[in-house]
Amino acid sequence: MPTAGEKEFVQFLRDHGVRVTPNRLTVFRVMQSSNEPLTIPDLASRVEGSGLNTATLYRIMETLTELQVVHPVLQDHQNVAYELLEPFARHHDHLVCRQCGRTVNIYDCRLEEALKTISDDKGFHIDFHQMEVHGLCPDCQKANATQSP
Amino acid sequence: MPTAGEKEFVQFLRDHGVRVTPNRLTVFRVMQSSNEPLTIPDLASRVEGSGLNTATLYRIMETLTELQVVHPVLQDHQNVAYELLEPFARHHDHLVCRQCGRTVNIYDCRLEEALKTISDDKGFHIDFHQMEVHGLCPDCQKANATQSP
DNA sequence: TTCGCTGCAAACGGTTTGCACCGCG
DNA sequence: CGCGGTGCAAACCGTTTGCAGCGAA
Repeated sequence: MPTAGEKEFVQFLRDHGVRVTPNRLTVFRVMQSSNEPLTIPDLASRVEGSGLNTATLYRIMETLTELQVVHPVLQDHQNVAYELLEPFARHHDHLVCRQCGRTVNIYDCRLEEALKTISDDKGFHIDFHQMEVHGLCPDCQKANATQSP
Repeated sequence: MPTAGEKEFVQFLRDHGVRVTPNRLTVFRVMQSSNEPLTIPDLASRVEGSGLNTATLYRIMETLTELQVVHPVLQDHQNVAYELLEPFARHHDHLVCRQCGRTVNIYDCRLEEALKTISDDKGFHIDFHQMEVHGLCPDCQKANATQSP
């Protein structure tokens, strides 16, 4: 199933009684064109020239979070970054490397299956989940092996 | 397996060339006595009277994060809170009920197993993971079934 | 025409930093 | 003793807020 696009976003805003403005469309486009979470400074640098004010950016992200169009995630152990949620982006989990700090997305249904098995046993009804795996990525493992054998 | 205590913490610090100080022990005790993540203000209020300065608290949490004794998690979509990691606390995931709002800890090794399989495929070395499942707990499901059959 | 949205700039407060003193190893 | 750790207070800067003008519906 493809993810919802700008057209659906516009409709979504209208359905929720939120006005469709150029600024909100700009932010949505930037979010959708990125395949990694973006911080406020990230967003600010990518909308330069559009005249979008920082204060407005904060307000837009707050609105989109309340509407559950995006959700905040912790980046580099200290910065908050935003990521699109379903149906505007495909669900995935994160692998965060403790050394290079990069985040790799995992699209793996086996995790969902395991989760479903467990939740069935416990009688939980799952809406959605969010997972972050911390560790060492293949590249950094190689780098370490070369430097200190 | 029981979790490591203060004795192991002291040894851990020594092994990593980090000095054992009263402040660090105080923070560790507070963290271990809490069964939920604590923010800096949370910690500050719980160490009042010990003379522990806020700036020092920030520095201690930074150190403990680097040592992976604790890790930061996002709370209420905006505040950073800290949680003890293994072996100083038993690993668990969270189920947050959308109705009653309660958080239930999940201790289930099958999830770990699934995760290990996936990470092996990707060549990722896992340190730890953190998961938050949102859904409906058994109690609320029953309550709903009774109220609106 | 209305009222939500935005730009601007000042205010705010959580976090960081410099420095001298303390005390663990 | 040496140097890492700490308290203190000022500086910093990301974030919030008040307000007037704009523009989506």
